[in-house]
Amino acid sequence: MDKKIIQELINRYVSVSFEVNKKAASLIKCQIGEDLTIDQHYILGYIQRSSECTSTELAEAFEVNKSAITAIINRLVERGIIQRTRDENDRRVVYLTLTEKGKELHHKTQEKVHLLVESFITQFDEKEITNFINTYEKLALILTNMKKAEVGE
Amino acid sequence: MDKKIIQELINRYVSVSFEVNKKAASLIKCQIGEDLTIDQHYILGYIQRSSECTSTELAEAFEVNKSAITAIINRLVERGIIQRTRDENDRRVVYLTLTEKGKELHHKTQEKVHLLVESFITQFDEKEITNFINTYEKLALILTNMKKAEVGE
DNA sequence: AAATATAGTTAAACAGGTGAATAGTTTAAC
DNA sequence: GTTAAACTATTCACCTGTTTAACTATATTT
Repeated sequence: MDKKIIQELINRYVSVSFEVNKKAASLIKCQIGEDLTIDQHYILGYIQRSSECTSTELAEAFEVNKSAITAIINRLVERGIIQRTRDENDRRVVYLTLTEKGKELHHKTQEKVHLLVESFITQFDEKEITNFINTYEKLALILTNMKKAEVGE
Repeated sequence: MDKKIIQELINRYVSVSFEVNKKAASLIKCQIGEDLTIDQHYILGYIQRSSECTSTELAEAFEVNKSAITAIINRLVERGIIQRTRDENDRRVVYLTLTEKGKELHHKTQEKVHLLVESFITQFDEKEITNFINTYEKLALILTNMKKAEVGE
């Protein structure tokens, strides 16, 4: 690729990804801000999808230290949204699950986020948005490999 | 578009955007974390590109309250990275500029971010990444309009 | 049995965020 | 020309999320 073209693509990528992130976060917050923060929403989603979720697993998935997870979980436990259960075989590990209240709350916020994403995805034609998401997923893969390479060094 | 296809696209979009954001933020932090936070880096970039930058302008661009900007600016002023200058005609407004030290620091972090983005962008063929960024920019436009519509309501 | 590793928590410190109150400075209205 | 309204920026109290280091408790290795 031509150097100039690459430089231009980099600049465009940096500014557009910044802009989309800010705008999307702001719109999501408008929708669910009274119930959950964005991070809390994603944490609940992860716990619900995972069968036996632990702090360590969350810390790896969200790429933060375990103590950051502890803090988030504490707030959600205090609000009666998730619960901790010790593993009887290995008493070090603690499984995290959503309470009934937590499930209802997450279902509600999930739906709002879904509708929001739907409202902009449907403004593209199918081919374009499918190509976009395909490339986006390739990018995710590339970043994962870069991350691994960095840790492996 | 078929409803099922839409649902699938939404799910893929939500998870891939989450993943890319986390991974990218984590990689950028590895590169510049000792000098600046990611937000600080973006703030400096914005100030440098803008001719007469004010708190209000930053607050709008970053979609946060002005008091959040004041806090960030205070930390950067304390470190001698940016400086405040009052407008002589309208003494309410304060212009923000980078000090020499700030310019050097931002140049350094800017370069690192650039190299990082280059290292993954060049793994795509030109046509694919150009299409991707084009659609990404359309998305930014759509989100901006949604934001406006929401505020206008 | 002792050393090592693992899972999770705690505490102090910091960055970033909100919302309400405030200070100071225009601008508009009367 | 004074008063009221609007605007720019800041401060304060409080919240969320993050890191690092120290610590508790339990398993595993040697």
